[in-house]
Amino acid sequence: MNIRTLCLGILSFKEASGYEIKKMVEDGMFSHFIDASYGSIYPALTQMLAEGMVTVRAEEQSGKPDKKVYAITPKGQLALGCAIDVLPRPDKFKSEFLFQVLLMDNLEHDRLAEFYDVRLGELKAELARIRECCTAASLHPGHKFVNGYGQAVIGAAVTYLETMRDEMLAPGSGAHTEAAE
Amino acid sequence: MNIRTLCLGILSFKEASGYEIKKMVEDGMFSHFIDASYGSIYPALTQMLAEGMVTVRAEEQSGKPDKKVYAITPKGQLALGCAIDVLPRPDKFKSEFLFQVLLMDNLEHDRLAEFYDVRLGELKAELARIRECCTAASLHPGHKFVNGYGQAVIGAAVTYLETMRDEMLAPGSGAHTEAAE
DNA sequence: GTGAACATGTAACAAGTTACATGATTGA
DNA sequence: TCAATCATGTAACTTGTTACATGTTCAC
Repeated sequence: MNIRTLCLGILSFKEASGYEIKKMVEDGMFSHFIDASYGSIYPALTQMLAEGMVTVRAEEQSGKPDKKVYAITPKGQLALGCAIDVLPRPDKFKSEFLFQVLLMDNLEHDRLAEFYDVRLGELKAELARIRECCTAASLHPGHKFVNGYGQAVIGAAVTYLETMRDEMLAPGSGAHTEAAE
Repeated sequence: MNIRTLCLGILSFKEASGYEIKKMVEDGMFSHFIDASYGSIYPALTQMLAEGMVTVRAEEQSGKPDKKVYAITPKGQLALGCAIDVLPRPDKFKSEFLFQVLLMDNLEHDRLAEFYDVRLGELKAELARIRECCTAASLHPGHKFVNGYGQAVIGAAVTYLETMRDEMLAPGSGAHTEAAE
């Protein structure tokens, strides 16, 4: 799925500016399974405007620069429908953290502990954020499902990291501790 | 983390050919959190050979073309150590499936059901595969941890999809069923 | 005899990110 | 006054993927 489809999907819920789309992807409902930068959103919007997939409306704001609010058109709805109607590619998960844990023999114990706790903190923060989203996330079944999915999966990760913490970070479990034996 | 580091990391466990590295990334211990294609592995290996990070040994094979078995050098170990010693970037998860569920109003019920069950099947298969890995996965704490992480997270996803299946796929829960009311 | 698995490699291409450019307002 | 937030946009750059090129053996 490309950025164009992502923008159309978001606009199908609610008209928004490029800036707002980025914000939604960054800290909203979409944050835990989608990514997009300004450098991809703005060109996509401009392009789709030329193709009649979306319309713009300049919204004046005191002080701040004008906001360009985009809305999806029937043509855009159609394109969205087509893009959505194909079997999704398998989910993709990438983790440098897990790679580093795998290679823990090459890492000092304290360093591993640091990375471990940073990661655990990130996961907890992410869990807290999507839990908040949920409160606001209305009754829409799609929203509820996606939110619940995030909570289930990230919750499982947090639980796992917490239960394994002692075992993994106990002195004597990794390399660089040969002296202890 | 780039492909070079990935190759070094794998070679730090065991010497291997480019083809074998790909296989490990594809169906081994690494499969659920890393990706790499031949088009990135082979050039990385060639490059690192020129830089003295790895060595090669041509292994003759009856029939099949010679296998080029790479092994990590002390210089490569050092480079790996440095690459590993930086705070990992946050994990990244991408899901077209969740995006489609979010947009379920734009999708026919049967289509959603199809995607749902395909995804559930993929997750179950993945879970089964990493469970098998575990059996062989020795006692190395890093391996055990990563394998357990995968099982915890994917297991949670499977459980979630299974418990939500009826609710999500029941007729009358989505769009395109307005006629039923 | 046809396709899959083994095995290596390259070049064109896709897609999106980073960094830059600009500029006002607001809060610390 | 310095950083952050709001706001849009472009161009160079990274990174890796896809598709192609080549060739053998084994199983169905």
